[in-house]
Amino acid sequence: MKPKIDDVARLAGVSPTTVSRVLNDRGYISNETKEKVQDAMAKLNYFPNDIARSLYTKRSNLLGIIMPTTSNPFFGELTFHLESICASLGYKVLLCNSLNQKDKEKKYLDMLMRNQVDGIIVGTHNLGILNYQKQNLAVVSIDRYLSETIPVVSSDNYEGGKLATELLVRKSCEHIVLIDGVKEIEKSYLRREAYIDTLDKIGKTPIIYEIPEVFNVQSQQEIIENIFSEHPEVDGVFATNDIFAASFITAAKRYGKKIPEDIKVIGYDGTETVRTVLPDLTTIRQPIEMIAKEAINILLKEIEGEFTDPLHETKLPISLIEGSTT
Amino acid sequence: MKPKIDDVARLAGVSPTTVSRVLNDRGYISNETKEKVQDAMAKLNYFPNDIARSLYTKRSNLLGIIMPTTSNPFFGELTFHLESICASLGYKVLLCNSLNQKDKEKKYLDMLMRNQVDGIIVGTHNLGILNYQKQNLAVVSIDRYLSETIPVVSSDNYEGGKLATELLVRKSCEHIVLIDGVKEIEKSYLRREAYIDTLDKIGKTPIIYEIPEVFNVQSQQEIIENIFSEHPEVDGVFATNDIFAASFITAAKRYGKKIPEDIKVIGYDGTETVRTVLPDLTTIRQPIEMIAKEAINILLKEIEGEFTDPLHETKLPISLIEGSTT
DNA sequence: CTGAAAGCGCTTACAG
DNA sequence: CTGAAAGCGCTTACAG
Repeated sequence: MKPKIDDVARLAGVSPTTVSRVLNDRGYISNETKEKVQDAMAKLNYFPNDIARSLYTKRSNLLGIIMPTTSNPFFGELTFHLESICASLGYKVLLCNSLNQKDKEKKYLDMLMRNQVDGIIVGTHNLGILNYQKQNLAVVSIDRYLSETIPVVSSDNYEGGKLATELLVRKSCEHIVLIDGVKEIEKSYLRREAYIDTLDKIGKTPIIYEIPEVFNVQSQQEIIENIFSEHPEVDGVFATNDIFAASFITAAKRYGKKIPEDIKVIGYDGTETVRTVLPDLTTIRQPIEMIAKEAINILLKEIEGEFTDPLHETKLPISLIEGSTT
Repeated sequence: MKPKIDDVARLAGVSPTTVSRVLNDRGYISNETKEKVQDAMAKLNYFPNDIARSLYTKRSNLLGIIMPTTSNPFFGELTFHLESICASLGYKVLLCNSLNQKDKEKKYLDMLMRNQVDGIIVGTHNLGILNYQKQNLAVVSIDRYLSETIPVVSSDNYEGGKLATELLVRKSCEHIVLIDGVKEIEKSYLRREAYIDTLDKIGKTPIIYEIPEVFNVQSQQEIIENIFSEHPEVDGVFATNDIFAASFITAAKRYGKKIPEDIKVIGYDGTETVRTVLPDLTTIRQPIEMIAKEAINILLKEIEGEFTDPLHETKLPISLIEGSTT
């Protein structure tokens, strides 16, 4: 059916070896034979079979990307940048949306192993899973501490949390609430830590609301509404992502609160999407493209075996974008 | 390095054939040998090599997904659903972000062919490219007419455009502007057609603004600002996606226009993200998950060779979500 | 119920 | 400058 290297060889009147040579531009071949082969390939509309190739070379040029979900703008944009950079470097991307579910992550991981990926980029937050089978598999994590041997690329979460909280303090907020994801074991929740530390320094008590999953709009709303009954005095909100911030603003409006007059709100992430759809939102912008670049950079070094520091952690700079919600 | 089937066979004291049998649960094997083999696999932490497998079976179980960019919430969510469904069916996804650039699409297409994908899902809009090499490759398109032989899955764009325009008319808008993407050759711009037809019916003249690329925020803003100088009488806007709608609302605020009092605005798509971040926006919601399901459904039929109607076109129902911008 | 052999479509030493 | 042969890690008729 599909033409293979033998078909090309026969048509060009050379050996399969020679065809392979012109395919890979390897060893010496006369221009004459080269042209004959190329003509034959064009005539047959020949495509080399990368599967056969990687079986021999043991290099798939395949990278796995495990994200919670590309539905979320942060991960959607991150995935876009990761894939684009991979493509420009000749790597192909196997996409996995784990929804942060442990069983799915495990399945995906198995799948990626079976498919002989050269490396994996993880943006998901389950722990321990990676360890037991990390048999010389190159892995890089984005924003999550997964294990001692996996390098982490993130933006400066502590600094971001500090900037956000300090802004609210500077704007004279007296009762600053943090809306965060659920605190997991072993994870360094730096944004939250910075919030706590900053309030501590001026003798204020943290008020923290945890939202179980970014991806369930219902429960998100309910928890946020609790803020108004439990802490009606709230006049400042730091949400650790823009989606939480937007949800809070929606709820606040329903409760007749004016933003920023009654309550000041700052989010986190600063994705293109949210900055276009809700340009008023004050937020801490993460350098998403830079994070993607750095993650791939490190992963490729691991793949090439150049990487030696397993405790490596990269912190990229964030920036404050002031809108009109503060 | 990595254990292979021979290693498992040796440790279990059987032939590679037998190992393959328990791997694929195929043919008769005694429970005893089965257990021996499974023990050996566990002991060696063996993962079958899917690359070798698909070289023989000529089935990669790989699907290509070509989208403009997962940064855009519509395509981000679509990609999430597509990939999730694929995973649940045992298919793996090779992700491609083409940014609608012809050269990139061509490269991605070549890559997918070389990787022996079983099929391709296309959400990108370049034409003609697919034809010349569509040698029995299963393809399904989402929302774009690509060629006569490629089935299209979309929501009911004409009905959506009609609903949107009629709503504005019903709300007594006199000067309704359409903000749309650039009109391409050969493409049936049904949302636009519905807008034109609906205005026609009541004797109004269409006013259309075209925005070259969804993905360039700068030029988007400039073109939208032109509306206010060229058509200051505008009191209704139908944007063919929510991002355009949001951009217009931002610009309108800057020009001191009140939404919906001065100008009513309706968008299109109704993604989870935009409905969370900007819940006030009136929009036409596309059934994204259903689109994904149907596309995969059709693609799998093509792959199985069951598909016979190349002119196939699926139109899924849309729904109007009224917020407070109309 | 189990195994030896051939083959999937490539690539790469090794000869010449 | 070019080719024959072996092998990448599997699977599958075909025997037994």
